[in-house]
Amino acid sequence: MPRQILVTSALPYANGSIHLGHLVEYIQTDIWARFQRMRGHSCIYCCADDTHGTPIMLRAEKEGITPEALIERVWHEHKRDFDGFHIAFDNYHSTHTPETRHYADTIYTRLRDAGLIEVRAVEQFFDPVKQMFLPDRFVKGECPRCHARDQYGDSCEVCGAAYLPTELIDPYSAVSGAAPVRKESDHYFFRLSDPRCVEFLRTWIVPPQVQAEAANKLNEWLEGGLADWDISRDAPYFGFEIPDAPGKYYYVWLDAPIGYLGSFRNHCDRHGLDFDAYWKPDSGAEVYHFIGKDILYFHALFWPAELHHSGFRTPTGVFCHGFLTVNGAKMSKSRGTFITAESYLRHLNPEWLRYYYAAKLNGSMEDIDLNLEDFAARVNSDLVGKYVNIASRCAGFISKRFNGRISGEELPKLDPSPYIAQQSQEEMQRKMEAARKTPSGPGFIAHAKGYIVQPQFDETDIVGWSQARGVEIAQAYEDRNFALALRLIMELADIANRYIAERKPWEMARQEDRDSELHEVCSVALTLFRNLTVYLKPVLPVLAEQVESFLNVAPLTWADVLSPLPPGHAINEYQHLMTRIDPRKIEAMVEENRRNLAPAPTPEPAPARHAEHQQHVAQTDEAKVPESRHIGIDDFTRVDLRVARIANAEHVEGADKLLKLTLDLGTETRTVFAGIKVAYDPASLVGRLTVMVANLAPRKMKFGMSEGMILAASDDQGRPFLLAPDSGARPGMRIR
RNA sequence: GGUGAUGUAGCUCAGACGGUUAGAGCGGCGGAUUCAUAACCCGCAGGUCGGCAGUUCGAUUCUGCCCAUCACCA
Repeated sequence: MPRQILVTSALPYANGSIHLGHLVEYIQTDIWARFQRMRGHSCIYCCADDTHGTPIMLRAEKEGITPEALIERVWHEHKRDFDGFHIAFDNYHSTHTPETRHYADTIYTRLRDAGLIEVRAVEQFFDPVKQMFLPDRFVKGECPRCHARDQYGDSCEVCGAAYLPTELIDPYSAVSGAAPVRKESDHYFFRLSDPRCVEFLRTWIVPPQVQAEAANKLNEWLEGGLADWDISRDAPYFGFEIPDAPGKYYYVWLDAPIGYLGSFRNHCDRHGLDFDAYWKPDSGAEVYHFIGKDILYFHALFWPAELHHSGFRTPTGVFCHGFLTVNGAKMSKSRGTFITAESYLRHLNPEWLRYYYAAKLNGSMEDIDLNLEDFAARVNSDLVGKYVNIASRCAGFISKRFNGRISGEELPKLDPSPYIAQQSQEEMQRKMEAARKTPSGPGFIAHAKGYIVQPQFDETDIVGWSQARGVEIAQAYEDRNFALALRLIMELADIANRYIAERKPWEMARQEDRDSELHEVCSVALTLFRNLTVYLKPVLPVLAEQVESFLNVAPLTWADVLSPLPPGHAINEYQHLMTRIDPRKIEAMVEENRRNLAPAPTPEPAPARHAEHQQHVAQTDEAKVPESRHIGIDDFTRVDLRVARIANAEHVEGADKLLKLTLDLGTETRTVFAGIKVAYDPASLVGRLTVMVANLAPRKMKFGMSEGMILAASDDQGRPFLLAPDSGARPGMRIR
């Protein structure tokens, strides 16, 4: 019976680019989802951009655009990157949507009615200039323990001390620089410490809902005592206002996981699916969240407790993975190993990375390392040297000698044992037993329930042997032990290559009377190649499509290995399926990332904690960056230059250099103070077109807020010469 | 600081519920081959399984301590 599965990956924050660290999770989830679909199950993969919170609000303000415009732009960037890596979401949505608001309100209201929401006064730092409460990460000051300067409000990066923002010495706002004042305000708390929550979680945080190693960690937190969770933030805040609490907004971390519901609901509405069938408490559907170990707390404590007490089912499983290191160290901008998805795609094939990550992922919470040398060696050897090579070395005979048709005879049974290297079948068996003993997730439970049918295969036949391995490979995929799956698959590729070497088809080709033998060998080898393609398809979907076209077969599913290619089946001309990685391309990519460092003249306030998901970059990196004569195109495109029409220009009372300009950008108008009074008469400027920096952070000047800057050349005396676009340009046009 | 995880050949990783000569792939070296975008096949070398101590007839596998790396501390 097909399973009904819903999977999610953590929501990337709409405040930064997707990089190779993020991709571990999306690739892992995508492989698992594709595997399930190939098995004939329904597996819906939903995700969304996480769009709320102070960092988004401030960044939009800094860029001079609305938060809505910012998250819209970032959504497209994220989607483009995911598409580039063949992440096959069924829905990629946003948390800033009516669906997410609906479920946030539903969950909040039900928790409130259950008596699990409590209002408490909280004293917090308040920025008197910006008129806003400051998140911990937006307060800086001197560490109370080691007295390091400019440390964040929650912990010291020098000595590692954790403290409250109010403990900082000489605190200042990272937003305005002003000294913050203490101010009290009502906050809404989810009462996680309520016995109902604690009792529920005690029974919930055990395998198979979470991995055994995660259960240890969670228990540690649980036994340490759970604190209530502050789920509200005061205006100004970009998010959803709490229905019965004007001026209070849901904390971004409340609506982030709810975004899973929102995205899925949106998918259901568009495809006529029944949302409740998946999310009602007694649902028979399976729900899995793939997450990084940094957000385990949210997904395995807050989230199930919220769901359970608001009338929803809880996840079938939370699958936690580790972080990515590159060449054994944290990703680093100065080493060029902070590699964005977009930059990777400019240089390298996404399936190479999918394969390498898969070869490292084993379903545990351990970190995985992207060793760039090993990456090239592994991909070149496994995929090009072993796997693709099988097709490459047989296809020529089939097309030249047999008119592109495989053998018309039924394939004979062939003893595989001569080709199974030293590794005896018993040893293989032992490995399988060991794999079975590893702490298995829900997939294993599903397996025990009989979802996975295990047909018996004839292992004394080489094709049957490849089918039999498919059972073990499927189990490995199910358990998210992709590393084991790929080891088994490559073992099979080795056997196919040894088989060809042993039978020596090239010798047969020289002898007149051995045509049928030659035909048989190539047909067997191509059948094995077809099976390998089935097994690799979750990891290499695009390559598999090329193979389907080469072999002239319908899209491959897992069940296809059960039947050989039909006798006499016609295949197409072989075209090389994958090229080797040229290490110079990797070097070029790293070099580009090294050079494209943002100069970061003004240190930006660090994003709030949740926004750091997967952004584990070596600290103190930027400071060491050598100045470069060149900037990358990325640096340039960060500057949003626009054509602007000077709608009005006037003198400023009391200013001896400034003119106050009103600039028309087509969709909006801006006020800009420009130091051009010495050269221009206001009246002569009105109606002119010029060029402005549209995303310059607004700056408070003596005479008012300046929301951008216009461009001008200047001579030795500082006399300005305003730039103007060619005739025909219209206000708002982007300059690049 | 507390807690947890990890530490196995040059590299990336398996594995051992304690027990004969500790494994693979890659890399290196030698050979064979030429069907294959030099891939593939055969063979060789390479590790006192992080360190110290304990339990045991016996530990790399269990226990304790130490060192290193990583993470978490709401």
